[in-house]
Amino acid sequence: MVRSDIIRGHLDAIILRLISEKDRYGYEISQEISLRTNNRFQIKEATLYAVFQRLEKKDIIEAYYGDVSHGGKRKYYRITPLGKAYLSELVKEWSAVKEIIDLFMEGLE
Amino acid sequence: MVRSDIIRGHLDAIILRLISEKDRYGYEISQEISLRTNNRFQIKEATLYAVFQRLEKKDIIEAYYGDVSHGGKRKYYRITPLGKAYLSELVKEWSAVKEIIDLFMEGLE
DNA sequence: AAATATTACTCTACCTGTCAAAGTAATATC
DNA sequence: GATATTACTTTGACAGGTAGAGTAATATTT
Repeated sequence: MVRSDIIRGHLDAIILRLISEKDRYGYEISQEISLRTNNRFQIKEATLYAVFQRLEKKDIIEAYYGDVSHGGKRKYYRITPLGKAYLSELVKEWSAVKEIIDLFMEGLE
Repeated sequence: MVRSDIIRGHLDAIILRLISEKDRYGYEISQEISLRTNNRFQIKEATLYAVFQRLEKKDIIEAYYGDVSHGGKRKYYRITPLGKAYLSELVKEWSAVKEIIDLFMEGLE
């Protein structure tokens, strides 16, 4: 399991990517992250919902209520046009970050 | 300039790498980071000295005073054996983090 | 000689993202 | 009816990073 304070700052990107594929609800995103990373990373519930609040306030995602299925009512999120632009920035930023940190990790093992 | 809250969590690794090359003092590390990254990233003074304190308390680095040269007295840091082990962990962790985040950035631009 | 720039480190108060813990509520299964 | 699972919310705390202000010594400019 990768420590989450090292993923910190990249959660917006991860979550936005999943929402940009299709509208999703919180619990689903949490499961999807575990699945895709093979449990190498799991997002904490409290963290996930905090991200939603932050992104919604900034108009990067917007919410609507969906079905009540097998449990609590689902709250779906969709990405806004502003959110798409933001995600695209984050992708660029990630490749810049990789370059920079790699500079310092080179030659070590 | 890359936002620093996205580098957050990797500062230990960057600083330790530089100290592991040779003993260094704070101001030097700050200059070296700017130099190597071509000013794409600059560490803030307050942050740098906060990292020193944290790492010293954990026995990952240790300090000794050097010359007073062209200004304030220099405080040099050297990496301890524990620090070397820690750095080696951080390098492994970095490659794990890259894999995970890349999973979610794939196919986007 | 005085003023300014540069080198070099320290401390405090604050901000932000993450998260443990506890809670609410509905459906499915035993 | 009890338990498990799905699903979301809120509160309070913590840790890392940072602006800003301060201290102090040497070098350069005026």
